[in-house]
Amino acid sequence: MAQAVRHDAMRARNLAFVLREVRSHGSLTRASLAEVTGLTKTTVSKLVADLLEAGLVVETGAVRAGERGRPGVEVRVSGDRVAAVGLEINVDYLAVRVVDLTRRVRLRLTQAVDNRLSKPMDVIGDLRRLARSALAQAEGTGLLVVGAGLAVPGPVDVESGEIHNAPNLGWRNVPVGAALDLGVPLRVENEANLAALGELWFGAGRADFLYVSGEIGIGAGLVVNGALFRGSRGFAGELGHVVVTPEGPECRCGARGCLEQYAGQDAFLDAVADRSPFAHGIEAIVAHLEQGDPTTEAACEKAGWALGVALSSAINLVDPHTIVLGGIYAPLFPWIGGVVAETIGGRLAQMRATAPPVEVSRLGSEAAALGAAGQVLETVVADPAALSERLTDRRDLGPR
Amino acid sequence: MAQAVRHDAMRARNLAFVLREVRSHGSLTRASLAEVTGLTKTTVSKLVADLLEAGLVVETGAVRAGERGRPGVEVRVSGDRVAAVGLEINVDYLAVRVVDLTRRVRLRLTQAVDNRLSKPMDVIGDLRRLARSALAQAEGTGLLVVGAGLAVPGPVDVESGEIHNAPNLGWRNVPVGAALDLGVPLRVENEANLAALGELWFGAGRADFLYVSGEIGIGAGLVVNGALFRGSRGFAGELGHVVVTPEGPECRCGARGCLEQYAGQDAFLDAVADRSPFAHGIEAIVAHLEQGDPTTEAACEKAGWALGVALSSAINLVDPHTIVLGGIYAPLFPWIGGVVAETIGGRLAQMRATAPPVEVSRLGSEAAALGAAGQVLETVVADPAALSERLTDRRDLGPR
DNA sequence: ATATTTAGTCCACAACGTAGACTAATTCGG
DNA sequence: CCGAATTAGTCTACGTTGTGGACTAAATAT
Repeated sequence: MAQAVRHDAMRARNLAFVLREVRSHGSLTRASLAEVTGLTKTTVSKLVADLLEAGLVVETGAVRAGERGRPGVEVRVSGDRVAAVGLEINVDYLAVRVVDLTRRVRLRLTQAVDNRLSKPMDVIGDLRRLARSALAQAEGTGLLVVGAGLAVPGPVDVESGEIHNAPNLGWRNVPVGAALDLGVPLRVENEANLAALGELWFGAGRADFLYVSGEIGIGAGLVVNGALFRGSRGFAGELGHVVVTPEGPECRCGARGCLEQYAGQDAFLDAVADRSPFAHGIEAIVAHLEQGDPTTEAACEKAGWALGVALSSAINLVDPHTIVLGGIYAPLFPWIGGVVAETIGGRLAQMRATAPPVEVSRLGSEAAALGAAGQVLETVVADPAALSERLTDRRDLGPR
Repeated sequence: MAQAVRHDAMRARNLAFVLREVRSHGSLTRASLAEVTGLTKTTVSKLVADLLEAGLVVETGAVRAGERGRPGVEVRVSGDRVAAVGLEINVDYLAVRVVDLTRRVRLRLTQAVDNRLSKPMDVIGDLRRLARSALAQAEGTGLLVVGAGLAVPGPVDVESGEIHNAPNLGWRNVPVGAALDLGVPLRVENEANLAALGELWFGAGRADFLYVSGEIGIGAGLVVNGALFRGSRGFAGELGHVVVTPEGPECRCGARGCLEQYAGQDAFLDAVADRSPFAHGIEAIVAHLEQGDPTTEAACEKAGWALGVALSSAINLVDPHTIVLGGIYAPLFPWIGGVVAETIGGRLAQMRATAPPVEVSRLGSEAAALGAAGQVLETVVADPAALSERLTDRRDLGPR
């Protein structure tokens, strides 16, 4: 709140409020919207008319029968007008997802590559081709793509869209935001943060959790009360460098005994003596575990313990309601989930009545790309009036 | 934003916005307020008139001369109308502070006690007497006390005003909020959180930092962008139980190797073989250090290292801009500040361009009580219209 | 002394939400 | 099968709030 409120801002807020209520209830009549929002029927009718005209909601022909009286006409969010593109650059794949305003995934494009062997601009070129093809297909079906989000494995300057340092890719100071150039607004963000948002909007749907993204590095995204916590500079969530043993093995970050040394992907690959540059290593590890290989099981035990130690520090500091394990921890969950939960429970038993439950992510490797798209859609829901303006502007400037 | 905006809400927000701008600029004319807020001169004039009538701002007789044209009349926040009471229960003292809307401290009452030897209700009775005396004095000078805040050393259920567990006091499930009964609204909060807010509003004035409160236990309050981060249940900031060495000495929390075992007050007192129940121990430690006692210096070194280790985990997780050391760490700062900063710097050097600076709190033991009062004042600034309503209601119900 | 400049107020007006009357569409009861 | 009751949605007069520009006030510059 650092802005004066005038009539237009009041209307914009109410418009957003109505749209949000429609979304969270699935579908609602004008009458029940009036009840839910506290606005009058008159006002709700006007606002709904605006949303209908903008194509953000549609009337479901179906009228709700049942009680007495005239049946109401329900409106729900329309999936046929607005969409967003979610992109992800990871070590071994590029992913593109087109998601509509109802959060339905309309298009999936994934390309397996090995980005550690490629130059940044080549990778960006590949992604551009993939994304433009997705954009064209989406627009072909009449969708208006309002923007794109890009997930990258490492800290990012969200303002400039520049990647500071993505050690897994070997990238430093790469201006992806400027280089990608898709013709729609682009927002670049850390993969762990976007995966957390993906989990929030497309997964279990809880509003308070710490998402743990296990990859070569280990990141975390904290969602509190439905909002991402980014810290003062946006570098929060570096779970991989939380201390497990202060004098432990040296980490590539320069410190010692960081979680990454115990529970990063390479720690598992070392255990099975398999470090092929292609990251199919996880499947090999799961195969070993399914065969009951004791060495790999011991590695899981150790990693799970270390993850539990680091997470108990995290829980003490940021008090998440739930822990959600994603990335490589999702397939490994049957073997590490228990140890993690036990370690956390053991360390926190006396401090709190109940330790946060440890759950597994349901989205797999899609989480970050979906979160990236979702973040764009969220800007539409937060200010539908801005979109209507853009639409009318475009119409004014269009062919006559 | 989960509320419809009507005309009254629009006005309330603009009123708050104007008051906030007046406060942050010290004093402003209506004309410059119009420029700063983006509202018209007309609207600003009306809003300022409301604030003047409520007594929240006053016109400074002084007109700003200098340039050409008619000089403007500046308004500033009035310290003579509204005040709040800040209270603190700690192990060895009770503190009461009366603070006016300009954040000037109008009254200080402190009582040295040993609350570990007393029953909760006796302590609350002592505090009630102290607080009522302060309230009476404040009201005697014409101040309207709009509420009180209470800081206690341990996690609190803010809704009910009940202390869950204050190990330093030996309290469990004490309903302080209900028991204190001062005749004004009371808000109970964790000491570390309020000390952080105290630092925010009465100290250095940065808007992004992690405040570390060293007492018998070690708490932390995280302020990001001027707002306190409380976690999902309000238990964030338990820095004292962040892992330093996972298999280290057993902690009273049931875990092992928690920071508290290395850098809590008792760790220092053990070092100088002085564990009198009265907490004058810190002064003894400082005396030892000033004489150059090597055992105590070694204890500082070890505590500082452990604090640095735990803080580097915290920095990786929540990305604070600055670290502020308070509580017992303030007097010990000359002996531990360096080690803490070096340990943090050593562990974070590669991860970020610059590690967060480590600073010392300037407020000493007042921080929490001031933060408690400040939190109440903040509710007034956030919604001055609510106060005006209360005032006019009172007038309506008053003698005629 | 007069022109210029800036502060603040006044007044007609526009934007938005409100309240309640009114119309529409359904179920219930006879 | 028809009228009463009930609920949905629209329409109209109105209240509140911010706007824009004219107007008055009070200073400095020439």
